[in-house]
Amino acid sequence: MDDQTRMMTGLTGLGGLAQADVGDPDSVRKQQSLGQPQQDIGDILQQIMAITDESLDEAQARKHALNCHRMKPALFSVLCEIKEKTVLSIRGVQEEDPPDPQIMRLDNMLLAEGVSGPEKGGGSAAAAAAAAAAGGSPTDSSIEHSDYRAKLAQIRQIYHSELEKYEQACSEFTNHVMNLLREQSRTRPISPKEIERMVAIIHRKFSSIQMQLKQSTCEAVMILRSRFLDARRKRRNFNKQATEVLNEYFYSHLSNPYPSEEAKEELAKKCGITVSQVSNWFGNKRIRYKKNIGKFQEEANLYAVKTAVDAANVSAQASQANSPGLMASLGGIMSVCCCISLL
DNA sequence: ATGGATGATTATTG
DNA sequence: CAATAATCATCCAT
Repeated sequence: MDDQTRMMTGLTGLGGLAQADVGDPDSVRKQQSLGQPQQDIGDILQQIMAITDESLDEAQARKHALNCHRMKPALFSVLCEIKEKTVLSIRGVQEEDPPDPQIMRLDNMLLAEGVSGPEKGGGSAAAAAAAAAAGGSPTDSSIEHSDYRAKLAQIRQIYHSELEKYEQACSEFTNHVMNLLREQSRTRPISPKEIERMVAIIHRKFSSIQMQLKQSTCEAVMILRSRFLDARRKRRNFNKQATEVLNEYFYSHLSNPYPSEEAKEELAKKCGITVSQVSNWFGNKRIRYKKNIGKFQEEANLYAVKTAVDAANVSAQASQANSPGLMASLGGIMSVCCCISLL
C-alpha cells in the first residue's frame, strides 16, 4: 500500500516520454499512427514483448539484432533513468550511514594494542629489551613480556591473515558481481550508478563480517591482557628488608603516616620498589591498621623499640669518644625492653 | 586444600 | 589529584 503510493508518485514525476512509453500500453498503438521515429520505438517494444514466445535460438538472434539497433543506446539510457528514479526513491534512504562509533572504538583499540597498526617485527624485540633494561627486575618482566608478546603476535597474525582472506573474498566477489552486471547490462537496463550501489552493498556486508573479526580479536586481546599484564595476577611480596623499612617509617610516623613525595621517593629507592608501590603500601597499611589496631599492636611495639634502639646506636656511635660504656649498656637495655614488650 | 596476609585495582569522596 | 574503602588475585604458612 505504502510502496504502491510511492511508486505512483515516482512515476508521475517522470518526463512525458517515459510516462507515455512505459506507463500506458495503449500509447504504443497511438504512437504507431504518428511519425517514423515513433514507428521504430513501437516496433522495438513489440519485438521485446514477443521475445517470450520465441525459441532460444530465435531469441538470441533477435537479441543481437536489438543490441545492434541504432535506437538501443537511447532506449537503454531512458530505461536506466526510469529505473534510477523509481528504485532510488523506493530504497535509496538507508545509504551512507555515518561511521559506527562501535567500529571506531574497536579500530582504536586494535591500533593501540599494536594489532592492526604497521608491522614492527624487530621493533618489538627492541622494545622488550628496552623495557627489561629500564625495569627493576629484568629477568622477571622480560620473560613474561616476551610470552605476552608472543601471544599477541599470534593473535595479530591470525587477525591479519583473516582480514586478508576477507578482503580477497570481497574483491573477488565484487569483481564477479560487477562482471555479471556488466554482462547483463547488455540485455537489461543497468546503469553504472546501480553497479556502484551494488558494490557498496557488498562492501557493507563484508565490512560487517570484518567487524565481527575485529570484535573477537579485541576480546582475545583483552583476555590476554588480563591474564598476562594484570599485575595482581603475579604480584610478589616485597622482600623482608623492604617491608622492614616501610614499617619502620610507618610506625615512627604513626601520628601522621603520610610520607611526602620526597619521602616516598627515598623509601622507594631504599626498598627497590616504585613510588606508586610505596603509595599503595601506605594506603593499604593505613586502612588496615585503622581497621584493626589491636592486631597491629605487637608490630607497632616492635618497630617502636627497633627505631629507639637504632637511634640509640646512632647516637652511641656519634658520642663513642665521650662515654662508650654508657651507650653500649643503653643499647643492651633497649634490647631488653624489646623482649619485654613481646611478652 | 585453605585461610589469612598482602600487593594492586577500582570506585568514591572531598 | 590524593586518600579511603572495598575488592580482587595471588602468595604462603599450615
